[in-house]
Amino acid sequence: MILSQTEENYLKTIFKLEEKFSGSISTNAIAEMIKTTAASVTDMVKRLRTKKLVDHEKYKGTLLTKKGSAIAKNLIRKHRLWESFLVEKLNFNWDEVHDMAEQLEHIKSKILTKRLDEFLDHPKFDPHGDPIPDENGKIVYQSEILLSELKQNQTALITGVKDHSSKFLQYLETTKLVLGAKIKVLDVVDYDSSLLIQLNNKKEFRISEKVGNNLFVKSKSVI
Amino acid sequence: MILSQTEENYLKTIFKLEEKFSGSISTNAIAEMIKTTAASVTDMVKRLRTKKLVDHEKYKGTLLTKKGSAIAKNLIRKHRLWESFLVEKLNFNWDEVHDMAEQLEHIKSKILTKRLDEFLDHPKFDPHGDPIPDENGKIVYQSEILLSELKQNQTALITGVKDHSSKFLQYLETTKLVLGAKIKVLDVVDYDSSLLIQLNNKKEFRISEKVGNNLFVKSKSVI
DNA sequence: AAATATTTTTAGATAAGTCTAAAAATCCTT
DNA sequence: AAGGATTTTTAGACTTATCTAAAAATATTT
Ligand SMILES: [Mn+2]
Ligand SMILES: [Mn+2]
Ligand SMILES: [Mn+2]
Ligand SMILES: [Mn+2]
Repeated sequence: MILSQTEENYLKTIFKLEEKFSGSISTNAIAEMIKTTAASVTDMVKRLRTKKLVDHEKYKGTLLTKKGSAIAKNLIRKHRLWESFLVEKLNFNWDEVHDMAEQLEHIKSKILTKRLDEFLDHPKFDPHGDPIPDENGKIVYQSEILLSELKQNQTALITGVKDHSSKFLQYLETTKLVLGAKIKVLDVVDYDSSLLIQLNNKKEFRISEKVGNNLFVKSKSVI
Repeated sequence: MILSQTEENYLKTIFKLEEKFSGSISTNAIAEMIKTTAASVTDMVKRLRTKKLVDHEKYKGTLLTKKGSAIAKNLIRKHRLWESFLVEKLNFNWDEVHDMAEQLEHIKSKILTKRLDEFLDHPKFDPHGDPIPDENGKIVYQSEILLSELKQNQTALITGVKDHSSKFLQYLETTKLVLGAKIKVLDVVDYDSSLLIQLNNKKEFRISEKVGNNLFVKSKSVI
């Protein structure tokens, strides 16, 4: 089946909403994420239903079928492989690659995806710490704890970001709070929930509650 | 200016026709190359004219403007850089890469093209021997002689192909008539214009007039 | 210079994807 | 359980890109 880029983007969006919420996805949620109107979503969801890519009953919300879900996962696989390529091979920063990957994910060639994966040595995570689905669509989710959930004296590694905005990624870049960095929580300030942390056993500095709420970490003992 | 893939493909097609023929390009020639109807071409050419990408007068044919030509050359640059990437880095054969490049050439990111070019060490020719336009759109054409134009006892290197079809490239692959191979014409058969050649000072074999007419060579003395 | 053939354009239809405005269904509050 | 608010769908319009069939212009024969 040949799908348009638009159809593919809808499938990916619905998949991400299913990951985030459980149960069927509202027309409005899709419209908001894809930045279009509810009317357009209703139209598209109907088309995807006739192609057996989603289940949808009037006024009851939308869910991907097995087939739709498989396509969505393959798109996410391609997106994250291309992001890895851009960072690992073309020396881009992690905050520069999303928009390019958004285009590259639509390149249709099974063998190209396979060769790219080999070229990159079968990476398991993309530059933002997100898991790359395998050829069969299997996704190994990290047990994700927010940095803000850590208690005093706990140590952890940064494994991912919740907020993918360039602004946030650039903040992380300048403060060296990058993927794989080691963090120890020295103090939690009761008043504003800000944290005093130590980075890679060296520099100590404070981060706001907002930053702590948007960084995923893996408690060191789990590694 | 944001162009659709369709608009980009028209510009590229018109450019290639201008390279091949001189003077303005007929509606039918475009229609045939792009595999659509003359009516569709008329519509599109009108749209490209309002965008100042082509000059077109009713019944008088079409020519790219400076702007249209620059866009076309950048597309060809991207196409050939991606083909080089696929062959040099992902280990594809030269006969497998065209369709993928046909998609990849539409990825919109100036910096990505630049980084790709650096990653590949600024290649001057693609895997089929075609010149890669530089960032400014400059194309260095090879002085192209067809293998069939060589006389008895002349020696030459294979520099490119005229027929880009998979069938032909696969024929070349099996007969080892690849880019850079050295050829000596041992005999030209009057009756059917077939050639007896020697490949890389070793194997001798016969090739048909058709094959000779579709292989570009550089006479060894010119190198 | 007519007649004929070919090329090109126009006219009108169709499909994908989008929009606004209005109608219909569902959800929430009292 | 009714009334109002919100969500979702429908209706109708618009754009891009395509097609077929017919009309118009140009080119080629005779
Ligand atoms: Mn991304
Ligand atoms: Mn996308
Ligand atoms: Mn090609
Ligand atoms: Mn193309």
